[in-house]
Amino acid sequence: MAKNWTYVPGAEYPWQYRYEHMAVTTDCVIFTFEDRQLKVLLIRRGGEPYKGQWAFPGGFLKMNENAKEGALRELREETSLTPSAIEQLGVFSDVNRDPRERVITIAWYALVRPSDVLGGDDADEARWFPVNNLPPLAFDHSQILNAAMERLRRDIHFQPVGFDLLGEEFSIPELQAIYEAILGVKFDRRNFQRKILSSGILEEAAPEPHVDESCLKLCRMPAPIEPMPYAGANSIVDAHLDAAPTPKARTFDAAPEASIDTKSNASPDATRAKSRPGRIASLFRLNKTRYDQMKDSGDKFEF
Amino acid sequence: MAKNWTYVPGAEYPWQYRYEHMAVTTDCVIFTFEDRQLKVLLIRRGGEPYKGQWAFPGGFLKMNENAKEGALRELREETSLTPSAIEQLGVFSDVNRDPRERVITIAWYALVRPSDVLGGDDADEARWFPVNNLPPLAFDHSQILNAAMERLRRDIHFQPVGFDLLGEEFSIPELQAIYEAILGVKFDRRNFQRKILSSGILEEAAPEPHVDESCLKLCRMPAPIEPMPYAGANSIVDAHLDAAPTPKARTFDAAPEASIDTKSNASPDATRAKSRPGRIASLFRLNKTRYDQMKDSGDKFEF
DNA sequence: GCAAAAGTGTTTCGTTTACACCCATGC
DNA sequence: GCATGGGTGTAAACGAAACACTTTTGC
Repeated sequence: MAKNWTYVPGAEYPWQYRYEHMAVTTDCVIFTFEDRQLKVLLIRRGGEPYKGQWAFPGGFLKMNENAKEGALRELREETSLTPSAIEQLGVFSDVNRDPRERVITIAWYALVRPSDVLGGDDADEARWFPVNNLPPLAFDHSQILNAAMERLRRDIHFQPVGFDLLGEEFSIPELQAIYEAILGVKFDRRNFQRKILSSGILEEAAPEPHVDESCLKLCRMPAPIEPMPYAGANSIVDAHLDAAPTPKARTFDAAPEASIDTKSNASPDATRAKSRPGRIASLFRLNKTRYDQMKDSGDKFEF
Repeated sequence: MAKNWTYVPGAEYPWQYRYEHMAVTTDCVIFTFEDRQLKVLLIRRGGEPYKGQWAFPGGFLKMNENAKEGALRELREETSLTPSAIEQLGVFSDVNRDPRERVITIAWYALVRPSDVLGGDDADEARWFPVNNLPPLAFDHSQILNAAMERLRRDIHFQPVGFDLLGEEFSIPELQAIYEAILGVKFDRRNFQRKILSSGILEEAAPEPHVDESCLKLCRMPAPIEPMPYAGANSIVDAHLDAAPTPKARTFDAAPEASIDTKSNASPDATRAKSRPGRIASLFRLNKTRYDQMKDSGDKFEF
């Protein structure tokens, strides 16, 4: 069998093939939940094409790594993030999706806690954006985002997904806010609590009465959120255009003060920041045993 | 920006790149349901590597087609099949999964009716195999099959999936047999019937009493099936090795007479072939309107 | 007649849904 | 006190699971 490729050291184009080859990249859609909003991580492109526009972190896949390794490497290089788990979204392979050459991309998605701070070398150009208020995205990345949102809405029925978005300790109303934001519906507070407690996935965080005032202040629930609008391809862009007609506008957040600088240490209690008077919610933590059990059993975990 | 590739017409290796490029293929896992068994379509490889072994239909992705178009083209070329819908399974990208060069593959899966006959030029080398009695597969294709089986078991909860595996008209007990085979469980006949009828997805096929004996004979239910064993990577291969220790053995079917030749016209009533005495089951057909409605609503469709 | 398979109906049980009531907190 | 938010309980409604009875067919 004839060899289909050769390597010519020193040549300007040393990698030579009998048949045309395409390039392969990875892209990561990273979600977090902060300030009562679902947010995604974007980086500003430093080079052509789409220079200056926002895109998902990613890059070319190397020969000595599989797709998952490549996605995690690029993510770490560009944002210093290393999620505990990423899942494959799928391949996006439209013929003209990249003006340079034929490039297909393998998209991944992950959920991280807001306390996972960004601090990479390129961190100046990495920022969290609320999913319903995004700048225009490079390449076909708004299509990728739509796939990620759809996937998230589907996975939430089967996997205890909300916990990856929260800190170590959290209250049930906080968890409920995540489910409501992702699914765009409202649940009965009492039924939600009973259901999640009976599932056995939570354990009390502070059963002993060692409470002090400063700790309690951090545990309030944020104000009720309005359900997230459906994130269709156009509605996302439209929402941005309505809110910020000029691409130069820097106010990507619905609430300006919620816009965080990448370099600032995100508070682990960011999701609880905006308290209102009311009874203090009890704190829980994940029952890891039960969590793993549910993850690989494939049982429903629905609300 | 410097160009990263060049084309040298007439050269032995005309496609030349500044950076190393990998090859991209597509593979299709095609399921059908016949003789009370879930089956997959395999083709025997005519060239190296893995010459003579069985593999999923597929091949190299071309520059002027996206991944879905490429998968459908290869499938048509190799098996003459053109499923109405295929879905992306995911990318398999292990560094050494192909001995020739670095190759990643985009896997797809689809469900077809047993009446969709194979008749391509290479059809001699295409055959249906029961999923629990497979020959050794080339490349990492047993890993791909496992992903497809898992996906099928998951999708069946959300999509009215069984209908793609049946002919135009079918009885409810037939449909039940598919669900039981895929999920590996038994349902109460009466509850299954009530549930599926109340969903509105079926309409009566022969409401008028224009019945003649020859037609009725075709409408019997096959014998009860034993649940499909869990198709873990090893259990599949083991099942084959137990049943056919030598790779040359041709009896891949548990029931020898169920083994069909590719060239023989598969009967549309193959799933009803093995009748037992009993009352004749009523025939139904799909309510297309309701079917489309359920497909894109994402509602559950569970049994 | 008998066994096997299918159609129809009913009873029971558990889960979900929709509330009512009380407690804790900040202003 | 009062508005806001959280914790607990309960009754009604719905759907799922279990099971009885009858009909139709081949042998």
